[in-house]
Amino acid sequence: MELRPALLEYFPSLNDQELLQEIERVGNFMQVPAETTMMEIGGYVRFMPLILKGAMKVMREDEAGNEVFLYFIYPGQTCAVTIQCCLAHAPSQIKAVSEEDTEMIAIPIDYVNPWLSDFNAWKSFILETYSDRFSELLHAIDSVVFHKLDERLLSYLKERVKVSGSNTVKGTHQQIAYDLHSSREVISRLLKQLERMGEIKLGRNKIVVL
DNA sequence: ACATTAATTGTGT
DNA sequence: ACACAATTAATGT
Repeated sequence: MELRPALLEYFPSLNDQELLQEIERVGNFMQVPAETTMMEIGGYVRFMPLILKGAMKVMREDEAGNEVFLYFIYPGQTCAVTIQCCLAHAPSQIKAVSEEDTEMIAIPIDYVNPWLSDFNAWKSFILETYSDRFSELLHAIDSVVFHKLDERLLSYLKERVKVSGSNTVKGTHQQIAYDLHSSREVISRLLKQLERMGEIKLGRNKIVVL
């Protein structure tokens, strides 16, 4: 079939003749226009997508319907959450929408599991997908923590200003870092950001809160 | 006043 | 996180 060139281009790690044959045998080539919801929270996944073109946007949704962006899935990738759903036989906890016109090969989930033991290339591919997504999620957590620290720092400064009666906090970045259980570099950078925002004025051994 | 040094802060990787 | 540059305060001469 003419799927094979596209597969090899974007999924070089799946280069195993038998596996490719199987993918061509059971996979369905799909084209979806942009803004198509492929998966809803609570829904059961019927297939695992191998993205060939375009991109999928993966997000979470809270009870109020507010959407939080998690990450994109690009050509050459598949959805780690789908793997999770397949293996655990659980409903989806995320929502996925095509960001652009997207082409993919849909693998019915019944094949995902057996292939793990049948094809080493498939197993490596799944593990790699997991690993990649995991680091990406760690990064996301980092930025969230970072943002919270930013708010914590400002209220910390305001608190100290309140206590001191003046508008100036005395001390080094290192000491503040220690108080907030962070590192000096992070505090320095956050303070610099706050200065740019006009919240504070930086000096040596002192911070003026505005 | 100037040079030297230590401490603090800034920045790239 | 680490390494290093840049800046600033402190000290001695």
